Amino acid sequence: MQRTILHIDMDAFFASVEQQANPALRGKPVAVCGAGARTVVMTASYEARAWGVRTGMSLPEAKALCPSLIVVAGHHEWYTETCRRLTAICRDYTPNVELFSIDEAFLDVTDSLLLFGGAEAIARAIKTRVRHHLGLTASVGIAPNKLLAKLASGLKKPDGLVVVGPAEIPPLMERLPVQELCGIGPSTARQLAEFGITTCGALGRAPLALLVGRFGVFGRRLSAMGRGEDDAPVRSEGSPAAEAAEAKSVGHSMTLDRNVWDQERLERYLLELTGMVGRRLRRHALAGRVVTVTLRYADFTTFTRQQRSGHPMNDDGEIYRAARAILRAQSLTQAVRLVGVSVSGLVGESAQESLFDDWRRRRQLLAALDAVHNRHGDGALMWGELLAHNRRQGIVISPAWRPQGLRDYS
DNA sequence: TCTGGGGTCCTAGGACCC
DNA sequence: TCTGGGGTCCTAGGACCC
Repeated sequence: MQRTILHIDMDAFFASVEQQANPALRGKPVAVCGAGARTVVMTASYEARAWGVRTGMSLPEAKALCPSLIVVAGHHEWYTETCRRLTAICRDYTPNVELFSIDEAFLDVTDSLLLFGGAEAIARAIKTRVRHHLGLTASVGIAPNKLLAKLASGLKKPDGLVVVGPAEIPPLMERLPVQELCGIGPSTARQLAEFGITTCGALGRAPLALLVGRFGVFGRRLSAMGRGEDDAPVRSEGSPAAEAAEAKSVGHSMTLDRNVWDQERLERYLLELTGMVGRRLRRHALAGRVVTVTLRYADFTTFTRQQRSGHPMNDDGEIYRAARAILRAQSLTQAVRLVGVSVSGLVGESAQESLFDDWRRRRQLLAALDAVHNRHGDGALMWGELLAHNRRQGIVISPAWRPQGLRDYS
């Protein structure tokens, strides 16, 4: 059965939302960035892109390219709200909506085509409503699968609408560079080039044995991708595919304003991070057995160390002690620029219940603290240790944030 | 005042067990 | 008078995505 998949991709999402909210920014080169001293460009407006400003650039680099650049610290809650409204619009056309990130969604409209007069009619209706109700533009791709729908939405940005029908697939793939496909990054592209494979056409025709020999199971997938084949389902909320894809880990990390070698200061950052992780775990009634600490040295060398506990944890204090033990076991060879903590090996929270009074009192304390955080936002409360040093990292926005499920920590 | 932060998946090698 | 073979779990690292 031939499917019809839409991929909706908001154009320069964060920057466009800022321009919509603040008319003084419209028509200007705008870069949305994070909070810290070493933040990077998260989204550049199309005016800024004309100057060469790109996602991931440091601010000095972006400013050098575009002296008139307006740098804006992002408003996480605006993007969240806009995403919710976009989702609601999409759900008017099918319940099969998968939010791929805060500004992208896949829709399986196979069963909605007759009702709404075809895929293009649905795409145009969504684009029109996004423009009128959100004041934003979206690019839409229509194709028989997610791989091609995502490819198609990127072909005519901004404000594009591209249909890839079955007959158009072979000519489209023939000359398409392999790295244009979602899932083929710089490393895979380089390795394919060593075999003389630079286009999807060549990839699709390459001997399967060659690809499997080099890439293992991924080789099979690469071969199919080269021919534009993809049978991944749209994972709408509540669908069997989505149920099978439960969260595997919850974590936070931060790049420090300045490199730090001092053990006590690093432990204070760990305290802050473990608090953020613990709150998010409890919010989703999860607990995990494995605590992982990530450290990045001044020269960008990055490594992780993990510790497994006998029981699942979501208490800030327990996670902190595990993370601190990991840190103390390291003999640092350089100053540190990034610290991260994540918890994996997740299970439902009830798995760690206990009848001890101490445990119950501790849960009550955490619940009370969580309630204050929920009402007043992250940062309303701090452990005395952090307060004493007056440190507070701003809430960071991330394009990978998802409005449902685990990543809902707004 | 070079280089963010949130994830997932895969693989290689070693430990351990029978 | 030397070195099995398989399976599983665990850890660390890397590729990739937005």
